[in-house]
Amino acid sequence: MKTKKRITIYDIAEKLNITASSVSRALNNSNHVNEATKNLVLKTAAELNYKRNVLASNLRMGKTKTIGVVVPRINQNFFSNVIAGIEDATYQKGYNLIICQSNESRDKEIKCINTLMNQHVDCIVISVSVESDDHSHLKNVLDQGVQLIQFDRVADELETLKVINDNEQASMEAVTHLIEQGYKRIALLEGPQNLNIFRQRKTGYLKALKNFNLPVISELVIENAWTKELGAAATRKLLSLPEPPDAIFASTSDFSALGVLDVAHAMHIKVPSELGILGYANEPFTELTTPSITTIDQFSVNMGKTIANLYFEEMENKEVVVTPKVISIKPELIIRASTRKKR
Amino acid sequence: MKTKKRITIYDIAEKLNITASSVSRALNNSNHVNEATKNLVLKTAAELNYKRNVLASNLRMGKTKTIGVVVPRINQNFFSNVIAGIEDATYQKGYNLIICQSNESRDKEIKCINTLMNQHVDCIVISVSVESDDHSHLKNVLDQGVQLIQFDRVADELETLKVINDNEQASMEAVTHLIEQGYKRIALLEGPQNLNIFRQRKTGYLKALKNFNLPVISELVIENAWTKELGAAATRKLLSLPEPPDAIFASTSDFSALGVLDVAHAMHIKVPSELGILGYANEPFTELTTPSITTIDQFSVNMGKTIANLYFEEMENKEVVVTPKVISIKPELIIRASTRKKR
DNA sequence: TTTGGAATGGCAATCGATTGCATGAATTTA
DNA sequence: TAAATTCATGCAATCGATTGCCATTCCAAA
Repeated sequence: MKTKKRITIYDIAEKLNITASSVSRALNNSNHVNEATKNLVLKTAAELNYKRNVLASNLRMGKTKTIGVVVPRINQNFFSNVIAGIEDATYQKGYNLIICQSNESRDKEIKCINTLMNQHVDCIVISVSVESDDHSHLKNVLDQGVQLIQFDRVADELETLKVINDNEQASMEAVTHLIEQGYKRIALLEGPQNLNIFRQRKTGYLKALKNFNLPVISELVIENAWTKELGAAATRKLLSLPEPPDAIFASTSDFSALGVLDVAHAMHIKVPSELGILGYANEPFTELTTPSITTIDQFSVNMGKTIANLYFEEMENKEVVVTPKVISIKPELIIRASTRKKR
Repeated sequence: MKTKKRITIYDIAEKLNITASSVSRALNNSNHVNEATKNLVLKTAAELNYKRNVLASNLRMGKTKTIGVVVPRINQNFFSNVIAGIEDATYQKGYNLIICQSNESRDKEIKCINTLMNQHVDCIVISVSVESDDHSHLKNVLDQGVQLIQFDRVADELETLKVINDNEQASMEAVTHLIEQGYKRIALLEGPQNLNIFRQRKTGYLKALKNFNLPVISELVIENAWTKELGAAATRKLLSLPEPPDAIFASTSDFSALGVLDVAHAMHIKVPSELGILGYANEPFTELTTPSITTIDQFSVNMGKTIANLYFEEMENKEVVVTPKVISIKPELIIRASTRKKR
C-alpha cells in the first residue's frame, strides 16, 4: 500500500509562493483574488492533480452535500425505484446518498436516524416503518435544523416537506373501476391503519362505495392483510363466507394480491369472471401472472426525482420560510386481465 | 431553525475542569486515563447528550467507516438484494454505505469512483458496468491504498478481493439438466463477452454439450441477447431456422428468458414440451409466469453479507499480506415448469 | 499633493477530535 | 532516603480548508 501523500492547498501555495488563503479563494472562485493568480492556481492544481479534501471542508463548513435515505427495505421494488430516482437527480448536483433500511422496525429506524445525524447529512429522506407510531425521533431531526423530507408513508402531524401519492383518489378510482366492471361485493384487504397511506386507501374504498350507493359490508373488510401470506389467509376466509365477495381489492400491495390469486387458483375459482383481483404498486410481476393483475402505478422513479428536486428548490430559497410543502403525485390505474369482467 | 450548539469534548472538559485530551482518551477507552475520571467523563457525556463529531474525527483519523458501493442499477433485483445484504452486515459494525449507480456507463462509473475516493471511503465495492473494458480507474483505487472488493461482474486481471458466483458450474448444471430432460438442440443466448460472467456461462454451456458428446451448433449461439427485447428478437430468429432449437438457455438473465417466453406464447409454441426455457438470476417473477421459469439462484442477499464480512476480516488482519482472496458462491439450479419435459 | 477607495493577499483563528511528548505526582525498588 | 517506575494529565501540534480582519499597493478623484 503505497499511499502517496495527497496534494493539499498548502502544496499549491508553496509552489506558487503565496498563502493557502489565496489558493482557497482561487479554488472557490472568490472575487478576492486576482484573475491572474486564480488562473495560475487552477492550472497548478490541475497539474498536481489536487483534490479537495472534503473531510476538512465538511468540518469547516458544517455541511456535507450528503443526503440520508431511510426506507423499510432497500430491496423492495417501490423503494429501490425511488432510491434510483433520488440517486439520479442528486448525483447531478454532486450530492451523495447514504442509504439505510429500517427493516420495518422502529428501533432500527431510530438508530438509522441517529447515524445519519451523526454523519451530518444535509437532509434526511424517509418513508417511515410500519412500527413507527411515535415520531419524536423525526421531530429531533427538525429541531437540529436538518432538512427532513417524508415520502409515501408520512407522519401527517409533522410539518415537513412531503412527497406522496394521492392514495385516496387512486383507491377510489380502483374501486370505481371494479364497480363499473359489474362487481357488487367488493372486499378490501387493508394494511396497518397506523400508516396513513392505508387509511387513505380505505377512505377511497368507502367513498367509491358510497358514490354508487353500495353498502359497506364489514365482514368484507379484512384488517392487516399486507403480505402475500396474510393476503392468502384473508382470501381463504373471505371465500368461505356464506356470501363470498366477487372482487378483492388488495389495497396493501401487489404481494397480497398475489396471495389472493394463489388461493383463487387453488380453489379453482375463475379470475376475473368469478373473482376480480386488484393490487397496488405495479410490481413488475403483476403483468406476468395469469391472469395479469390490475394494479396502481405510483411512478416510483419519478417520485425519487421529485424528492431530490424538492430538496434543491428548498435549498435555493432557504431564507424564505415557506409553509410546509406537500407534493402529491397522482397514481395511475393500470387495468389488466384480473378485473376485466366485461368484454 | 434553532440549531442549538452541539456539545463538544471541550464543553465536557470545561465542566469537569480537565482538558479535552483527557476527555478524548476517556471516550476512546484509552488506558491513559484514571478509571474514576473516565467514568466521570462518560457520565457527563451522557448527561449533556454528547455526540462525537464524526466529521472532525474522520479528518483527524483519515478514515470514515464508510463503504462505497457501485452497481450498474440500484433498482435491479439482484443488485438491490446484494446491497440489502451489505447494509445488513455493515450496519451492525457501525459502518455507512454510500450507493452509486453506473447505469452501465463507463463514464459514470469513473465519476462514481472519483466521488467515492473524494469522500475517503474505506472500501469500494463494485460490480463493473458492461461498458467498462479498461479498468485503470479501479487500479487507481488500489494505488491510493483503498480496499477494493469486486463482486459478480469482476475484472479478472485486477488482484483484488472478489466475491463471485461459480457461473461456469451453474451454467453447466443448467445445460446438463436440459439434456437430461431430453432436449437435443439447445440454443444459448449469450451476453456481452467482455464481461467474464458471460464468458464463464458460455464455457459451462460448451462443457455440458461436450460431456454428452453433443455438437456445438454455431447458429444456435446468439450473441448479445441480454435484455427482454434482445431475447425476444433472438428467439424469433432461432425459431424461424430450418432446424429450430428445442430449448433455449437465456444465460444472460431472466429478463431475456421472459422475452423468449413471450415469443413462444405469441407463436403458439408449447413450453416445455416443444421448447424448454431456462433463465438466470431467479428474479421473483420467474415463479409467477406460466409456465414458471427454471432458473439459477445466486443467493444475492447472502452475497452481500459475504462481501461485508470479507471486508471486516481483511481489516482485522491487515498486517498479514494475503494473496488476493476470491470467494466463490455456488449458485443453485431452481427447476420449474419451463423445462420439465419428462414427467 | 493629498485623500479615499478598490483590489489583493497575508495572518491567524476556527471547525472538533486525536495523540506524541513532557510534566509532575505517586508508588515501588534498591 | 534516593533512584527508578508507573500513572494521570496537560500542552500543543495536527488533520486541510475556510474566512474575518488587517495591511499593503495602486489608481483616481479632489
